[in-house]
Order: sequence, then C-alpha cells, then structure tokens
Amino acid sequence: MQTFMDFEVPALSALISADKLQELLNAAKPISYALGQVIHLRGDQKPGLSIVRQGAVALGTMGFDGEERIITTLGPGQSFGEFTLFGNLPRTHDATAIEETIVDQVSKDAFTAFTQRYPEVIMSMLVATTKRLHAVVEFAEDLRRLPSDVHVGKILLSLGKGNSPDDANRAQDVRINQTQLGQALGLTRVSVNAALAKLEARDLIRRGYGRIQIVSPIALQAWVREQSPVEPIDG
Amino acid sequence: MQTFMDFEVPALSALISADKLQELLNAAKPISYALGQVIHLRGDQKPGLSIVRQGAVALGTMGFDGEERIITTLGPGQSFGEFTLFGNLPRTHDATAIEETIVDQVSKDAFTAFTQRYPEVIMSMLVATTKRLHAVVEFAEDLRRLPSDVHVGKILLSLGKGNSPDDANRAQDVRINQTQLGQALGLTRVSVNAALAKLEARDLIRRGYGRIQIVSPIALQAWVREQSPVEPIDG
DNA sequence: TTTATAATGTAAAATATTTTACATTTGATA
DNA sequence: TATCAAATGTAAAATATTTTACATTATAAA
Repeated sequence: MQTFMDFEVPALSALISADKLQELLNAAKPISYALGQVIHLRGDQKPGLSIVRQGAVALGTMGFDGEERIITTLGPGQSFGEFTLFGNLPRTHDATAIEETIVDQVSKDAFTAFTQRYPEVIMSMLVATTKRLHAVVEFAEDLRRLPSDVHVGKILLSLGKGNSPDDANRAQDVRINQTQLGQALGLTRVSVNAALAKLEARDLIRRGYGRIQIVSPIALQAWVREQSPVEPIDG
Repeated sequence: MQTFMDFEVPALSALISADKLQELLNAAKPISYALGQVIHLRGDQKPGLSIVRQGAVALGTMGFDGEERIITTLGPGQSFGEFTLFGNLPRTHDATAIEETIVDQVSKDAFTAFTQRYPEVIMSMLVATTKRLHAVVEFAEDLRRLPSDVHVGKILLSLGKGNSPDDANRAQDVRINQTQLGQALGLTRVSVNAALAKLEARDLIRRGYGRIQIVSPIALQAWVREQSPVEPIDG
C-alpha cells in the first residue's frame, strides 16, 4: 500500500507468525466502514489495536482549513493504534476509510492477554518501533537541514524502493502527486513542482501526471548524498 | 540535564528498578573520557548500550561546515545506543564528552542476557520508545506546519516544563541560547531572534542572555494553541 | 469521442528566511 | 575593575517559499 512518509508502518505479519496472528484476529471484532466513513478522530480516548482486513485506511490530521492532511495510507495486514496501547495516548491521527473497509478491532485487554501468552511478541514490537523511531528522527533531521530539492529527491528514493525489484540502474516510477508530496515535506505544490523541475533539469527525474519517474535511482542517490550534510543510514 | 529537542531520552532509572539497574551496571565496563573527547561517531558499527555515570555527553551530527549540531545532551543516569540494540543500526549520532565523563558500556550480549533474566524490562523499553516515537512524529508535524514564531513558542513551553514546579501562572526561565534554539528548529539565529521579538511584542516572553523568560506559561500555551492547526496531545 | 475533473506548468507579487555585517550587551575571569 | 569572549539586536540585500492566478495537459467517465 502506498505510504508517503519515509517511516513505514510494518505489516503485523512481519512481526508475528501467521498462526499467532490468526489467534489475535480471533479475539478481535471486525467492523465495516463505508467509503469516506470516519473510523476515529485525533484525540479519541478508546485504546486498542486496529488491523485492516480489507480495503484501505487513511491516517491524517485536519488543518485550519478543514482539509485533511494525509500522512499515510494503510492496506490489508497493516495496523494502527500502537500509541494507544503502549504509550497510553489518545488517538494521534484521524482515521478514515478510503474504500469499503473492514477493520479488526483488538481491545487493549485482548492485546494484553495475547502478549502475556506470547511474550516474544513484545520484542518484535520493540524492534519495529525502534526502527520507526529512527526513521522519523532522520526524517525530522532532513526537514530541518535539507534544501527542498534535495529532500524531494530523497523522499522519492524512499518511495521508489518499495515498488519494483531493486535494479538501481533501471528507471522507476513513483505514483504520487505533487500535492501529496508537498504535504509530506511541508511544502506547497508550487514549490514541489519547482524542486522537481530542478531535478528534471539535471535529468535525474521526469515529471508525469500523478507520478514521477526516477530516471536512475543510483544517480539520484549519488546526487542526494553529495548534497547532504550527513551520510544517510539505511534503516 | 538540558535537552532541546522535544523528545527527551528518559533516564534508565525511570524504566528499570534500582536493583535491576545495578545488576546491569555490574555487567558493564566503565570507560573514562576527557572533555571534548569523541566517544563514537555516526556510522560506527559496534552495538551496545551506553549509560552516563558521571559528566555529560552531547549527541549530534556534523554538517558540511564541520560544525557539530547538537541534538541533545545527556547527564548521569541517561543512556544512548538503543538504536544499535533494538534496531540493528549503526550509531546514528556522534557522541562527545562535554565534561570529564565516565560512561558504562553494556555490550549487546550483556544486555540480551539481562533482558532474558528480566523480560518485563522489554515492555518498559517498548513503552518508552513508543512515547518517544509519538513525540518525534508530532515534532515532525510541527516542523512542517507551524510558522516559526509559533514553533519557537511551543518548544519554549516544552523546555520550560522540565524546570520549575508547575505553576503555570508564574514566570519561567528557560536556559538556552538562540543559536541552539535555531538548530533545534531548523532556523538561523537571526530568524529565532525575530520570532522571539514577535513573542516579546505580545508580552509572552522576554529575551535574555543565554535564557528566555516565559512571562506566563499559560498565556503562551493559549496563544500557541490558537495559532496551531491541530490540538496538541500531551505525551 | 466528448466532457469534466484532476493534476501539472509557470509566472508574478507578497512573505519569510537566510546571509552578511556590525554595534551593543552580558557574563566570566584575569 | 578591566578585559575578552559569547551572545544578542538589528538592518539590508539576497534567496527561498508561499500565495494567487491562469493556461495547459492527462485521465476517467459519460
């Protein structure tokens, strides 16, 4: 599923074995949501883990203008709500179904029972959370230090990685529009377009409709490194 | 100890009981560092948990100009290196002793043995890591969305919180200089000063030498909320 | 194919931020 | 106290980014 922050939410199946995951799902309550239906809002108190079974969920926050800024979208197998479970925090983002969606809702008690039965799951969660923390720390660093064109290039690389098999020399398509890219980076569409124009002038990317082609991932990466004050660490 | 990112590193003593912590320290190797001595550099591979016993350690990264950008400073009882333990990542920041310092170095093996003996420690780490993740996610959001004066005000509040007893109406001193504040927020000193001048014009703060006085935390907080597109969630 | 919508490309004016420069103030310390 | 280094205050020019506006292009749907 397409995400456009450079910290991805790992699918639960990457953290928990299939049979354990099934057991967890058995303890969950499936709830259906129509397209556009709100699942919960930022600030909501009810803790629990939400696992997308079918469809897609957008996580974001609403701005002054009443417009939703989407941070990431989650597909089948992906989950959200960890902050409410482990951080004792209210929901940190609005969640909206952007398709016909079924979400398996695991209560905090059910999840606690599950981890008591399989304590090793906690370590898996810790590893995943640590990696996410690292990715976000680096992202925050980039927000503060990178010029916009370099940052645009860098995030394109991270978005491209998930797509095709890793042939770093072959051109790669990233399906994202410039408005979304701007929201991810804290820039307007106009600035994103200008940044992309600069990259295009160097023949590193090509602008398309709802997509951007990375001409050569390896070349783009080399240029980004050259422009970065700090050597990137791959998560 | 003074930190100036809004995600603080909790002291280990907040996560582990005193006797267990002592046991962990017994398995550690104390190493002394002189003022200015480098403990490790970003990218270094050797995993392990480092616990400050005495003195102070600055974490940061070096820019093009060769100047260190300090992200946080750690004092006695605080630790660093979790990314290498749980994320299997190299060191993500340069660490430098900024006083005569002793660091207890716990090897990865020693730490693994410790968590096997006390599995509940893993949950404590997960809770702490989740809270830090949440704080950094919100911080990244602020970097993208808040005008500089609002962001400066917000970070002052978070820095002030750690100081005096919580009398939200009494004036509060934050000991930080404008250059450091700028590094934390991705702004230059000149911009920070301009932002502070705006806040001062509203009588929300007063600028000092190496410090900033929050005239009334409650008033500053109200103003920050008013200017923020999203209601803050307190971690 | 036609039409409507979404998305892009770009220019110009308005703001915001950085860069550069220099004077002043503060605090530490000789 | 006198001196020095660190930190602040501020102005002006140079850049970068946003805002606003409008034309063009691409895609999906009728």
